[in-house]
Amino acid sequence: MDVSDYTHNVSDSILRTVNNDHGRTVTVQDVSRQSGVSTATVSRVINQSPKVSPKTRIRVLKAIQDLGYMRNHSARALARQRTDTIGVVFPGIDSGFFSEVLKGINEHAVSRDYHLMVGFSQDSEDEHDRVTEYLQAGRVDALILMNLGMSDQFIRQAAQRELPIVLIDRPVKNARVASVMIDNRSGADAAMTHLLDLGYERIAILAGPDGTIDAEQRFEGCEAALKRAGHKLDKALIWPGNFFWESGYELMNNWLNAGKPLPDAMFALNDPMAMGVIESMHEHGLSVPNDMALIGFDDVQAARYVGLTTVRSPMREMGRVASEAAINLVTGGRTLVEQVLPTELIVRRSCGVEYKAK
Amino acid sequence: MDVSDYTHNVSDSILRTVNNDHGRTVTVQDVSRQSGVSTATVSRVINQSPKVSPKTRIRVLKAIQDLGYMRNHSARALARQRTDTIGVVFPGIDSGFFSEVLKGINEHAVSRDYHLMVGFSQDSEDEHDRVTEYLQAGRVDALILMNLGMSDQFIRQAAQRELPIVLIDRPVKNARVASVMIDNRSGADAAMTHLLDLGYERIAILAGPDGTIDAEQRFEGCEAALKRAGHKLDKALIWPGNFFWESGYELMNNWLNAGKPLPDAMFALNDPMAMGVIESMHEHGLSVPNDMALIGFDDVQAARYVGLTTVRSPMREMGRVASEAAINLVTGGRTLVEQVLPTELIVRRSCGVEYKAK
DNA sequence: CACCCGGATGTAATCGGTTACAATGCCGCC
DNA sequence: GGCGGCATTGTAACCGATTACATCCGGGTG
Repeated sequence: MDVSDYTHNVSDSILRTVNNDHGRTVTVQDVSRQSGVSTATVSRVINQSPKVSPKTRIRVLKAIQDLGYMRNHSARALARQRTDTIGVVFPGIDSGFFSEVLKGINEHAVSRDYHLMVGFSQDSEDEHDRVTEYLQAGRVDALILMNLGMSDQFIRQAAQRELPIVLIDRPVKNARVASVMIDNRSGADAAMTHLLDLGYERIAILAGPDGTIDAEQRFEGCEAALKRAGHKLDKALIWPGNFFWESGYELMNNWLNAGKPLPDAMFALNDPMAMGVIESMHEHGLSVPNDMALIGFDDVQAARYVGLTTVRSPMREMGRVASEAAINLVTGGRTLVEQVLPTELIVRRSCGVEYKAK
Repeated sequence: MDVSDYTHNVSDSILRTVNNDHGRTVTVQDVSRQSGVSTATVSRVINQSPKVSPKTRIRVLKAIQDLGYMRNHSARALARQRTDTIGVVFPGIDSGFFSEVLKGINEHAVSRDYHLMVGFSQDSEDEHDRVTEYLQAGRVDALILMNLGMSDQFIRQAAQRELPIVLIDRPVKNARVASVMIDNRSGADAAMTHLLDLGYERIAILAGPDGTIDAEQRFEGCEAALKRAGHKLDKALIWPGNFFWESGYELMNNWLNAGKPLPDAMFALNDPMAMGVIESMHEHGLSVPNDMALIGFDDVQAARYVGLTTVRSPMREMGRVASEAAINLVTGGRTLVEQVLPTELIVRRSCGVEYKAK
């Protein structure tokens, strides 16, 4: 493998347009000189303006091709006062949920010729810094926030800027931000109903942290389903989880170590906790669904891996919708302020009914 | 919740610097006017140039504060011919490995005041487009590629541009790109040795796809360990996986459905396949490690969830190192062309030995 | 033939910074 | 007092596009 190895064949490649070997970057000026038109016309061709005669257009395109011209993003952004970029603030901890959302955002954004700038944040200090930074630098045209930990107060303040903001999985508190949510209530209702339909009597609920929307709404869905079925809510069977794997693991460990009898079934209000429960049971020589049926919520990738029945949150779709909302806001279009996407019950092995792998 | 709800208290917040209520964005011009110095001096203050007298600096900073000035990224990038941004091309499918790497990249990049621009790509067509796009627009100062599917040929061509390129988990073929790898060989060796030490005799290897570096190196590590222990490689116990969950699941399904006896232990050359194996076994009423010991590779998040013994790939660290390499290249510093990071055996439940939860 | 009109193109200001170079002012020293 | 030198500061030319406005040109009309 020598040097010639990566110099030949270039003319056959995707990068073939680049004949600009002599360092300097090619600008519209160069193109205009080469094609004998003004830079204004070159710009018109680049931006597909209709006010260019076909003849000129072709000449300019040829020059662009020949010189290997590529437009400079910064200059363009500066002149147009738009960056064609969406900023996405991503939580530092993620069970896969937000990664999926991000992919959805990307899919849509790319289709609209937008780019993505991401920032992670571990804690709320970081989050604020990052948001402020994006807001400040004029780097992005809109912001999508996936961070549940961010205070309402802060979001409202941030929204005072001219930048459109879209929230994922968090309700709108302000007319200037849009939000994309999932139908937690009916998802939870469906899951609980499913367990009831299968005939389980003692059903535990592994709840989420107080004060988060998801946790609350999902719990409400459970209540609704129980009530409709004429069941009472058994307080002793409500476990105080926090949406992390560890809490499922530890709560189940404690329960089993205390020698308490397992319930017939359990509804963990998210998948990571459900997986924690499973692991604890395995370590105690118990298995799902033999010793207890189990349902999760979200359908993260690993849920499929372990055959966990769960409620699918349309993560990709959330991303797509969020991106759409953001871009609509940027381009001046109207958008629904709050969109709630439907969930779907995915039946797998863990709830103890025969199922077909999809 | 009324309008005043998000207008009061602003002065106490992180965003307090912004008193610029009258739409127009504040520029250096405004600051220079307000503080009675030239824009050059304002710029010097902003960029922490030492050649500004303390008195002036303070005056300018006050004006910046008062006006709520924030520098414009596009203008700055245009003038400096640098974007302080790193582009990251991310594979569309990801078991969590690359997400972790991305976090590592972010951690380091943020600490150096760099930003991240990400693009996903599903297939190699996309990948090429995205890379070319980043290369073209001058949006980024460097590129980190996590895509294994990209052809060497393309990478070499891309590297012809002035942009530094850093490859994740893929060897270097060209002096103009750096690469960050993991020590697959010794990781696999350690895992295999561990199984041998535990006394397992018939050890199956669930291999990776031909032609990928990881698969090859990991396999070589296995061979080395077996050889050292004086074992022969049993071809019948080498399963042709492809690194996806499905392949572990299906190969194990086939094996069990064919009624063949399980080996004593299995080394799946990555975690998702190991999880596929586990799931298939569960569906057949078998369990790990009771019916077969199992080790994976990578230590993705879910591995911990299911108690899978595995070889940890230092994903975060890879990201950090990659970011460092990229930034070094941008700022003209030298960097190691190829860095190989060590792996670590993480012993959990699945290999059938008593373990302590960490 | 003069005039008007509209499509195509060019001119030049503008976006908001950075920075090479020039200018200024102040100091000490001969 | 004059002068070199250093520390500050200012002037103005970029960076590479976009775009409002002006200009030009050819043709249809009265």
